[in-house]
Amino acid sequence: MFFTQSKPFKMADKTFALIDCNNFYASCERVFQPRLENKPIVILSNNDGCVIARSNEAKTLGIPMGAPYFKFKKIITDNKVHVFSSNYHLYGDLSERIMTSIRMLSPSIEIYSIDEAFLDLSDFKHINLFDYSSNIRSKLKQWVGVPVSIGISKTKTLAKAANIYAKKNTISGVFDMRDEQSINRILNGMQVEDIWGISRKWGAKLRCLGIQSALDLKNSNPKNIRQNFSVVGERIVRELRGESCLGLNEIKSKKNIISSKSFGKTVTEKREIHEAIANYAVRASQKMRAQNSLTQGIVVSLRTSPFDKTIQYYNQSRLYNFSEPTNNTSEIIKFAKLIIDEIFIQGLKYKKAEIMLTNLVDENSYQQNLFSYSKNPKEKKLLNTIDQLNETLGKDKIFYASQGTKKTWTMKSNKRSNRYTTSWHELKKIKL
DNA sequence: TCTGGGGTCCTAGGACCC
DNA sequence: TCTGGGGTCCTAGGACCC
Repeated sequence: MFFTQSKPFKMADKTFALIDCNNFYASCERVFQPRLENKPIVILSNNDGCVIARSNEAKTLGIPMGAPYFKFKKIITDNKVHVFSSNYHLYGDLSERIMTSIRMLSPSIEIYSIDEAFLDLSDFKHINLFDYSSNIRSKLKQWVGVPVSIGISKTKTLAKAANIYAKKNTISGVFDMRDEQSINRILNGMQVEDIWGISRKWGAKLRCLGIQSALDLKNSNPKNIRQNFSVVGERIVRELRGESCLGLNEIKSKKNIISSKSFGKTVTEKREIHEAIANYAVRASQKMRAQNSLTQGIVVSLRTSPFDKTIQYYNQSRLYNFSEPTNNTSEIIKFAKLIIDEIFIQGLKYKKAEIMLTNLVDENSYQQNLFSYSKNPKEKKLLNTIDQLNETLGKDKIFYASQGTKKTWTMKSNKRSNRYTTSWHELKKIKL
């Protein structure tokens, strides 16, 4: 729609801001443990496998993103780095508080990820956007306790770049990059891989074409870029030139929902994998019902460890399409287990299983097929009741028999902090 | 010993139709 | 009997993101 030949009228200039939490997971830990201010912190992935978030102090020590924990254990202990297992209950809850707060302060917001939100400020050009953003920033710090940076510019891609600059090079934490001069100056000092949408791989390819900096990319010919990098690449160039190609997506419901976890140990028994996939199916189904969707199909996959060179790598998945979209957990579990029966090979050491609910549709407006039958109304009531009980009484208070009770395959999480804001038993205690 | 989980979008190619 | 060309839809796989 943005690439039509003729343009009957010029599109109005847009203005976007990107709010990005600084070292989000590390900052969440600090909210409840202020003594960790200015101390190095790392947060580990599920199973305490690798480093997925670092405080600035930890970055300075040279601990890279995604580094396997065991390989950096020495640097971590030598420098007294504080180590945490992922605590998604805490991060998710603080994220919700941040997004709710932003919504109170600004009308058009797109929640882009757990720690980022875009604002459309096109109608706010008459006010001082630096002051406007600085106010949002200080309110978020005061209300939730998490520091953020804010970048402002003419397109989402430029706002991203402005945000990176704000984070690294300003004390205010806010940077307004709307005039052509500052756009060129900042892009000139930026590596092409630091642009949103340009990976390492694409960066290397661009460098072969003589494009090194973000400014080089801005000044390149969009049509040539399209030949090597498809419409996605062309769109990036146009966005860098200030032509807004990506709008704000205010309401987003997920089109796919995945539950996928590595096991805490290698698993060889089919019974254990059935149990695990049933648990993942329950989790994914809950998420699906929470956004009022039905799923049209499931993809289940099972794999061994890709890192174990002593065994043959095995990775299989199968799609099953339901005859009628469903949100019924027991039906989903049933077919997930049947797929496992198909792809399970006796004798292999499995490391990970996954279920994806795919092609989700809205439960109130989906295409019924010719032979649709009306669903038993009791079924919906039962599912809602289970969801509500588990939400108020705690996770898995009511569970399906196939989820099992031993959960020998479950993941490791030895260094998790308390779920301060979502569990009554883990509230912060204060000595008076 | 130990290497995350959850998403979106685009393209190529096959199946199928007229 | 001969067999073209144009089109849509679907899926798998590959790219990217946080």
